[in-house]
Amino acid sequence: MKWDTLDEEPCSLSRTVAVVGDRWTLLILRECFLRVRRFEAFQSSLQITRHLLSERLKKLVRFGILRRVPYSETPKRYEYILTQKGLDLYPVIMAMVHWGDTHMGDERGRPLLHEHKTCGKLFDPVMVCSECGEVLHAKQVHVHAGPGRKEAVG
Amino acid sequence: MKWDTLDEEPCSLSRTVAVVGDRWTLLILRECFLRVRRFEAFQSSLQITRHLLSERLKKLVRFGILRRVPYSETPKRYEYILTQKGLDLYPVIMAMVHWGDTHMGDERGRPLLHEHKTCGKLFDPVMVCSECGEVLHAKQVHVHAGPGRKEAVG
DNA sequence: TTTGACAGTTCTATTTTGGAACTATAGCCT
DNA sequence: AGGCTATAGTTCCAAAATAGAACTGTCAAA
Repeated sequence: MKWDTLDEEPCSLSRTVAVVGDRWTLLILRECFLRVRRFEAFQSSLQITRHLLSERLKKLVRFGILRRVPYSETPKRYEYILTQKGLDLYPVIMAMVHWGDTHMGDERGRPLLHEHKTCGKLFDPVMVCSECGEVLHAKQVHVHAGPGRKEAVG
Repeated sequence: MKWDTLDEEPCSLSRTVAVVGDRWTLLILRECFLRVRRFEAFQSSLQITRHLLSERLKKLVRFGILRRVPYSETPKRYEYILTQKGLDLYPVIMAMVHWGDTHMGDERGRPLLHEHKTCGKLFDPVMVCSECGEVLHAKQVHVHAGPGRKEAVG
C-alpha cells in the first residue's frame, strides 16, 4: 500500500486512516479537544519530539482539521484551533475513549469522566442508527457497494 | 513517549491508540468486519507485507481482539476471528467511516452504504448521550478527572 | 546586556516498514 | 515417486519514519 495516496482509496475508512491513522495524530487531537492550542503546550504534555509535532501540525492544517491562527504579531506566533472538520472527529475520539474505558481499564478506575452539559449527567457515548435510533451492533449491519465503490471497481 | 507502555497511561484514548493507533491495524480490523479471516485473504486485499501482517495479527491476538482458531488439522491452519472485545471496536470503525464519508468524499459518491437490518434502512452512525439520547457535540461536554486520573497524578 | 519564552529547524542514531525471496506442511495429479 | 499448488508464515536487506538532542531567530522583561 502507498500511504501517500491512501486518502484517494475508494474506502472511507482508508481516507480517515490517511489523516489520523498514525501514532501521534490522535493524541494531538485529544489535546485539541482539551483546549490545548500552542506548540509548547502540545510538546510538553505529549513529550512528542518537536520535529514530529511540527510535521503533524502541518499535516492537520493541510487537511483542514486545524487552523493556524496568529495570536501575537511581534513576534509572530500562532496557535492551532479545530475547524468544523476537526470538531467532527469528536465521535471518533469518544468512541476510542469509550472502548478504552470498557476494555483497557485497570483497578484505578476511569481516568476521565464526561458530563453532558445538556442533561447534566455523567454519560457514555453510544452509537445509534440515524434512522431508527437503535443502538448499533456490527452483526445487524449489512454492507452494500455504493456509487464510489462501483465506479472504482469497474 | 514510550510506545511500549502507552497502554498503561492514565488515559483511555492512549490505551486505545496503543492497540489500534498504527497505520495497519485499523485496516486489518475493517477486513475483519467484512468477514475476512485468513492470512492470505488479509494479505491480498490489503497489500500489506506478510511480515507486518504476521506481527499485527499476533498483537491483536495478544490484546484479545482476535482469536486464532484452527480450521484445519493437517496441515495446521488457523483463522482470525473477532472476539467480543474486537466486535466492540465497531463504533470506532463506524465513526471513522462516517467522518470519511462526510469530509473526505469525492465526486464518485460513497464507497459503501450501510443498511440497518433491524429497521431496513440505509443509515449513518450517530453518537448520542447514553443518559438523554441527544446527539453529542464536543462543546456540550465537560470533562472531570476520574479516580484513575487522580490516583495517577497524585 | 543578559535571560527567558516561544515556535520552530537541523542533525545523527535507532526503529519500523517495504519488498522480495525462502521455509514448511500437505493434498492432488501424472 | 516426482512435481505442482495452496496456505501460513519467517528471513533478510534496503528504505523510510521516529527519537533525542542541540541549534536558530524573534522579541519582551530584568
